[in-house]
Amino acid sequence: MSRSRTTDKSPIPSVWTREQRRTDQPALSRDAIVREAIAMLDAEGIEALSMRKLGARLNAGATSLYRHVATKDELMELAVDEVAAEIHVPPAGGPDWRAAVTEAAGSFRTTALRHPWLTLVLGQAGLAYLGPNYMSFSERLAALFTAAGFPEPSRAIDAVFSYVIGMSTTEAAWLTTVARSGETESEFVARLLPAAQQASAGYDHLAAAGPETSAQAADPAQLRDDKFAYGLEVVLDGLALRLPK
Amino acid sequence: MSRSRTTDKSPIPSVWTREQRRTDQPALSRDAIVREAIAMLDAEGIEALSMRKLGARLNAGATSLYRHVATKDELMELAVDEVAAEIHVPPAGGPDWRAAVTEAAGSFRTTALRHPWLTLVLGQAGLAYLGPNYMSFSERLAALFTAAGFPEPSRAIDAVFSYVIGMSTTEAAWLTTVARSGETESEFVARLLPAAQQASAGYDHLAAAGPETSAQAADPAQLRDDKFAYGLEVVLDGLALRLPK
DNA sequence: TCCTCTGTGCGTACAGTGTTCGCATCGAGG
DNA sequence: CCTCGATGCGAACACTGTACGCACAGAGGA
Repeated sequence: MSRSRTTDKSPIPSVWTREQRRTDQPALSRDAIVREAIAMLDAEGIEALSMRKLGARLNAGATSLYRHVATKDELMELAVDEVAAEIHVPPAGGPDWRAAVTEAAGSFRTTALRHPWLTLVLGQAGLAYLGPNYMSFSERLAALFTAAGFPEPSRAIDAVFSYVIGMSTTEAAWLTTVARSGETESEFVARLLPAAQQASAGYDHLAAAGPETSAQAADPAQLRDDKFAYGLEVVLDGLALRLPK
Repeated sequence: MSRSRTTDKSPIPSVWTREQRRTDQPALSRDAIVREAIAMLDAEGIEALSMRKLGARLNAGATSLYRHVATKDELMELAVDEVAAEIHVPPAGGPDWRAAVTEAAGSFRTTALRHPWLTLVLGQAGLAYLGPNYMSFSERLAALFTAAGFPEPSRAIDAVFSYVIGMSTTEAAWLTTVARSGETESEFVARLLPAAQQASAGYDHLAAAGPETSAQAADPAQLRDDKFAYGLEVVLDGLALRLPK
């Protein structure tokens, strides 16, 4: 479709027949590239993103992107930091630190589930290089936990957010699997139920402990919300014991 | 090296000059393939594993592997399950459930750090398909938590192991970065320290809360052990509150 | 008006990937 | 001895990320 402009096979190359540079179309820029990459990642998953496809969506050649981004890995880091801006952390010093931390944890989770590739990249890059948005996220967390009175705020943060990251990673992977099936979560669960029960047939405690009853399978998203909230309360209870009083 | 046998350029192809099938060498089998894949993953990291390289290490062509393994993804699932057998879970019903859970959690962590690609694959596949070793790991956990007296063992397990997975993922990513640098962890930390301090310059609480002091950088592995143990105690304290008494 | 310089787009090419297909060969069973 | 199913594998396909060098646009100076 419509190669951009110059090297066209038009019979008489002329300044007049030549298309203008499309200044109305958002120019190829680092920001535009990152934005479009995020859109692609959200819509089609992490393994569907290739430099060629991304270039095509921006009406550009694949290699043009390298003028604005050193490498695909760097692009992924930029995408992660862009998305980190969506995480909301309440201001420090409020009256209820538990509510504030719950809000921050929940915001991280919903962001991670909105962009299921996030946790994958985090697990790969390991926060080696920190973008400004991620830094300020960490800073606001540190402020929050310090104001709450924790003597070792970084340890408390690590405890809470290791839990949050672990749960979000598992949930994101699950949602990705569901999305690939093309069904809704409820449909997928319903179809999976017999197989799951059969798989845990020989395992007494698994079968007894598992929440795989068709009654509870009605609203899987609610179930996940509850599970997340439960574990978070556990961690916060444990932390509260360490708050000097 | 030494292509296996038949289509050789030896002058006179003959049954006698032809190499015997190396029956002493472990034949190409599903188990041998999985074992060698794990060795490669451990030694060179997840992105260094390709079917061609793996075939070469087994003195086989790349496509031969597909006789024993449907796809590379399936091979990764097999590798994950193989490694899951290394996780130790104490028998249920012991006198000290906290010690038992601590043991299981620590065993998961050391396994994840011994095979830093584990958490990556877990985050990708999302435990969609469960191998026998992973199943029996889950079963033993369920037995442990049920015997400990938790009314909702699966929720307790999720709480603890979300934390364990989250922390292990972060640590594994960090260790991978360190390994790529070719330095020891201490050297890497020492070299990174000024950059880290400069990065958190404008962030008051981060700078105050960060453990980036050269004194503590002496033994980073010990620091990580402590951090993991601290968070685990937090979670277990929170869980203990929920134990009917 | 021309001439240079810098920044940008991109066609081509390279080395590598996972996987399919069909052929060659093997060991075992009738 | 002959057949048959299982196994190994070379060639090929459709991709991938990225290096390189050319073509061109616009800006600034002469």
